[in-house]
Amino acid sequence: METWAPMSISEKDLRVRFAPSPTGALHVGGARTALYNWLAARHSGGKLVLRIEDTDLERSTEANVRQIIEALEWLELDWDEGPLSQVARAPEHAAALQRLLDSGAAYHDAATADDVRAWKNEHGAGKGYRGIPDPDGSGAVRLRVPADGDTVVDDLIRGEVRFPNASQDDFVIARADGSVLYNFAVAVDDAEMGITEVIRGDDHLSNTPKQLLVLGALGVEPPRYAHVPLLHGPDGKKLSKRHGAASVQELREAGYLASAVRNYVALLGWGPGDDETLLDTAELIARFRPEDVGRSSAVFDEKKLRWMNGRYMREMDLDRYTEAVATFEGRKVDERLRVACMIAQEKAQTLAEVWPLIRFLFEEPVEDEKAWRKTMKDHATSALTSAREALAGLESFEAAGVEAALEPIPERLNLKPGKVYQPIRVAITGTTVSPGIFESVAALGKVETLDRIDSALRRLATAPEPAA
RNA sequence: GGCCCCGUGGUGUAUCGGUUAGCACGCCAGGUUUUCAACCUGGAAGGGCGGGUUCGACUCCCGCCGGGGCUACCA
Repeated sequence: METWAPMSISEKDLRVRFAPSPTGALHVGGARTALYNWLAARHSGGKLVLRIEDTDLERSTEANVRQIIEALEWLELDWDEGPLSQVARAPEHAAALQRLLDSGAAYHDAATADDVRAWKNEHGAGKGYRGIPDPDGSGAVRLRVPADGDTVVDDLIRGEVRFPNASQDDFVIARADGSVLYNFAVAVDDAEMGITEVIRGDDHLSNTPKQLLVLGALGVEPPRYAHVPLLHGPDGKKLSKRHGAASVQELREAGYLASAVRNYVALLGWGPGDDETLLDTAELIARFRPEDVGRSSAVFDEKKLRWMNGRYMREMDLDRYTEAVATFEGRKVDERLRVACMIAQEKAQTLAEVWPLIRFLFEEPVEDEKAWRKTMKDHATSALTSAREALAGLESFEAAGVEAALEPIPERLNLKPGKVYQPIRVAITGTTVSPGIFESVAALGKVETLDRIDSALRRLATAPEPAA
């Protein structure tokens, strides 16, 4: 049998990480990165570690950390180690920094950002800045970058990407106060946490040579990198808040299922290689390989998610469906909700669409003047009168019985079926859209149905519509 | 400006030197139908542009154009 993974990756020892910075909600792009890491770990039997990239004290908040963790939990993506705070590792960072300072691989430079900009103006933007070691050891700490040669990233997805050292600045790895910067902390952490494969967004590709340089200075073996393309909105711009449901939280509130979101998001930039579209989580785990991820950026298209979500909704068994609706609406599961869900299941594409379809079973009909005017024309009175009569004589109020009772009416009145059923629908629900009329009537029950038909009839008598 | 990545229909993708360029969402038309969905059938719609290489390029090379990322004592 052929082995799937490249020889360089020993399956069980794979260690990946998801390292979000808690500067905002987890959005779809981050969710996909998390998913890919999770799939890689579960596929190989390796480990996933969750690390919170919180070294930006200004923007990182506890609330954001909580929100990200909740989003991951909702997505049902678990991790094996963590969450670890990056700031908590400050001592390790400081130690690594000191080693570099001692070895001369890094040095203090008194130059400010303005100084560097001025230097660039003079020497050209394509030339990497080289600082001057400050004799007093003050100023930010910069890493010494080789004068020439390339730093090459051997990327699982991109292939070999070369970055000329000559155009790379001696970049800052620690502030004057000694606190380390992102590219340094990441490199140190990935190395010390034994990360074997870094799967992250494309926006980090340009950062990778810096991390490689840090790792090289530290004398440690770098992990393998896999940079996945970024996600864009329908307008082609980088995905952001302005693109509708962009965060996991919003997706959840819009009534999507975690399973559908996982399936959909997995397909953004990755495919199983054949024409399969609906892949459950087990299949995703079995078939996902980071090296199969595409190179071009993808656009998040909510329309397809909606379709896919509808598929998942219809495939759920009734108990789980009812449970999901109850949770979404903040209600208790009971027999009535169960019946409601049963008759609505095939109609809704999202959890949010369920309640409008079944609320008439729990509340008075909604007020919808447009629906009333459109439906309650002249024929409505005779249709409703006949329906009431037929229903009133019913012993058992099952959908089949209701259908048998109502079904002869259109012909008897010489009306199209819709002319009979729509008035009933509007009478009992208030709207023109509902689950099947027979099921709806049956679910509502005899007393309430008759009652609602009666009040519709009363209204028709009091305020007759002009002839249709 | 500099460095880097990307470019198959509206969207996600398959094919990766020879195909009627496949599939899915969406869209359009028709069917089914008690509404809305669902479902069924059919249809429109694609290799950014220009040069090469080759008997033959969506597939390889170069240029251009377009999109994106990084360029902070942010992450």
